[in-house]
Amino acid sequence: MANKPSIPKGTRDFLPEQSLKRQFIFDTAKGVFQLYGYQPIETPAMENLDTLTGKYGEEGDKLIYKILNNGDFLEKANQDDLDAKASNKVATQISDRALRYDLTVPFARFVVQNQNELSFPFKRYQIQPVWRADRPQRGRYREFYQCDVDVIGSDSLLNEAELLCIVSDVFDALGLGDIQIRLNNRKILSGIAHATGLGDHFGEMTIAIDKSDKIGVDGVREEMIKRGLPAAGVKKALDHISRKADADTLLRMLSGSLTGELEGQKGIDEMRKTLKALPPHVRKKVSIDLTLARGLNYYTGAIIEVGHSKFPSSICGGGRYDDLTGIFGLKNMSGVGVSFGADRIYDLMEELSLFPTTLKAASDIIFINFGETESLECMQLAMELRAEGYSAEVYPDAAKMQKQMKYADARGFRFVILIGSEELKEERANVKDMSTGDQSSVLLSDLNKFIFDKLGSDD
RNA sequence: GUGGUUGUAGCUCAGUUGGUUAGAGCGCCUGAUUGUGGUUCAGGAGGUCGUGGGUUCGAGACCCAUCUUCCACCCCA
Repeated sequence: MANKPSIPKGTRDFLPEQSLKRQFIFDTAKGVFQLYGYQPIETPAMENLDTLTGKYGEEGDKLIYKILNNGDFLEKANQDDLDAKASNKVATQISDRALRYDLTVPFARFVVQNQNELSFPFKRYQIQPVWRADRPQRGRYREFYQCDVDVIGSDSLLNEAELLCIVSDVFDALGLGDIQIRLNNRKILSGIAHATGLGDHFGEMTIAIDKSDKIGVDGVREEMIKRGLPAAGVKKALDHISRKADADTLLRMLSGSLTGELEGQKGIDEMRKTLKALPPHVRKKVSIDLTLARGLNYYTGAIIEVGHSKFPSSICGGGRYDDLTGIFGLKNMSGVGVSFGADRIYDLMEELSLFPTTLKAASDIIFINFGETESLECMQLAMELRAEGYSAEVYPDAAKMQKQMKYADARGFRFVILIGSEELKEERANVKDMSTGDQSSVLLSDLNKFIFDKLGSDD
């Protein structure tokens, strides 16, 4: 009965130290988002199931966590489906709600629902957990935080450029300056598909192409042939995609070979304009990658993915979606956004020891408890120190000195203040600096000043 | 979802072809030091070997199931 407690697969507890580091990531991202004028919103952990289904492709839908209805839910299930053990059909009959799978689709729903309260273009950021019924692996969790920034209600490519700047700034601020931002455009991929006679197989083509960094061009070719794409088209498409050149010449070559492909040309133009709007220090982190496809099937224009050489999977990704709100009844609302994977960024930063060391020792002062009379006085003094902005606390029990000192050491307090009956009588305090071991006798009336001098001079 | 992998003390891990009482380091607790941490020394506590079945005279080791971990596929942050 009294089994060891546990948490579901792919979820984690966070200890104080980890929690502080995670908050450091959130705060850093938030700071940058706000500098660019984005506003925070929040949406519920659960959405109506039909809000989410059909937005992430067939594979994505399978990963949505469905919430079992309350009450006598089997009553409402179709008996034939139950008898046939048709899980998929029954699932929609016994579940009306689901945990959100990402922040983009709920955001689209949010925009449609609250359109009268918002001014467009609407720029928002959102930092909340999402859930996916994936098989957990390194850097892959069932509950994880996304930090999303999106702007909706503007076609301008300045938005793409701005988001790339934000990506660059956030990672710089986190100490992860050496990222690679890969950029592609769905319209270009679509143009290639049409120009090579693969127009009917666009989805399959992109899925195969997306794997090229793992299985190579030959692997992609095999994959495409295996999926039944015409060999001639496959060859032509791969010729396009495997071209290597700097951005300008690459786009010029593409443009030359996609003559007559309106959509493809539009994609090329978008890419040019986006790159042109980037400041040099951001521009140099961005490279065109025609093999970048991304499965999320709502993307229609730019696709962005951020990687780091020390991490196997992407740590940030996004793109433009022209008609996500259309599904919810609001037309002509183009949006573009990126999502930072906070948990992957955490893992990466931990591996590279990039967290500031100051995050650990957050506490300044602890008073040793010598008994009731002394501790009451200490409570008063701690209050005064807090008013000065120092974190201060009184050990709650009159435990053995050694135990209290060990606690102070483990928690990482900078100062331990000892006020026993002797000190109290003389209105003095023994202040021990734990970093040096030095101990000084200070008049109680000078205590605030003493701490100020110490912390001021050391910091 | 498919295939594989892992699980022994709080942590990191030993544990020979199944054989008596399952070990180490670190951490923790106590004392040396009844008002002083981080160092040192001495002692101590802590494990139904992930869980549930099975094979066997005998299982931490073998088999099955299940959960967990990590990996590949799939997909993605």
